[in-house]
Amino acid sequence: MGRSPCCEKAHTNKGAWTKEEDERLINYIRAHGEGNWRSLPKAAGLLRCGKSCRLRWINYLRPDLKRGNFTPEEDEIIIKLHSLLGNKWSLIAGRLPGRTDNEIKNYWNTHIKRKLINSGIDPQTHRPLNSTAPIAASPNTCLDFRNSSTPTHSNDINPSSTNELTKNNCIPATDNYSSSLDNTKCNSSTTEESHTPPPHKEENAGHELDLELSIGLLPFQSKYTQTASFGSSSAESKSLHDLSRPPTVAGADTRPMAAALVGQAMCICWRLGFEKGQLCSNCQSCDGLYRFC
DNA sequence: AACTGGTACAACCGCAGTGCG
DNA sequence: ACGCACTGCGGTTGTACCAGT
Repeated sequence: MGRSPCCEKAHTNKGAWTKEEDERLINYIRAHGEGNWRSLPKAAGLLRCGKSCRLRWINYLRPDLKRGNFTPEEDEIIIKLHSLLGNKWSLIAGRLPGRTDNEIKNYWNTHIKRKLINSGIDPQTHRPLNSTAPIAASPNTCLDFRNSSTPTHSNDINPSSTNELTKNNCIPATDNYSSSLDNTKCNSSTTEESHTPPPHKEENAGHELDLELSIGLLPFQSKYTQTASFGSSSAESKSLHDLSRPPTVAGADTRPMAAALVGQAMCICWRLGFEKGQLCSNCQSCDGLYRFC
């Protein structure tokens, strides 16, 4: 189709940002706010591509960024979320205030991945290496929040596992969600067709993980409780928002999984079995009465 | 001190999704 | 319906830094 380049490459700087460039960018965004990344460099007097400015701001200059090492709690959250979401770094980052998707991605690739491999866990499937069977709960892996009898992946689907989930305050494998939800056509066709592939696609034939469906339950609940956002992109917001329909479509009576969920707080961090100190601010702010966020 | 291999992380690239005219 | 501009995401690359020899 021949798209114009995002910037005049001949007249843009590349590579590491200088302190002066950082200051210019910060000052400009302080004065004018985020957005309009394409025109921002020129307006701010930067010889940079708009994308580069955006990345620099988001990943490095944003004032709310948390610098420093990841805590063990953050490690755990990342592993758990990755087991659910796969390489959806932006979604994972959305659950870790002050952390960026890029940071988490790097951290995953340099630290956690190796840690899991050393522990004999496949970082992609979150299963024991050289094994196709689900593993028992392990205190050091993402799987510890699941009951050992609960299937860890789609090819272990056990529709009756909902009760286990209820019992343990654990979120089931998201592919379980999706299979049950897909079966009832609870969602618009767009999510079926346009969402990104599941993290473990090759072994999920027939049981595609529908990420948006699985997490979409959260805002679906949230509509009746509080305003909440999950994820950062407008696309996500929109697709998730589409799910914020009354349960007439998502009829709880026709969806055992959803029915089980309706009776519970829906925040994913709570459902993951996190302790109070690990809960997100929305959960923590309600003093035990977990809300949907 | 110099070299080398490994690691960490910032930055880039290409593509997909979305909105608008 | 279509094409384009813009934005955001995920994968990859480049490079600075560090530890070991």
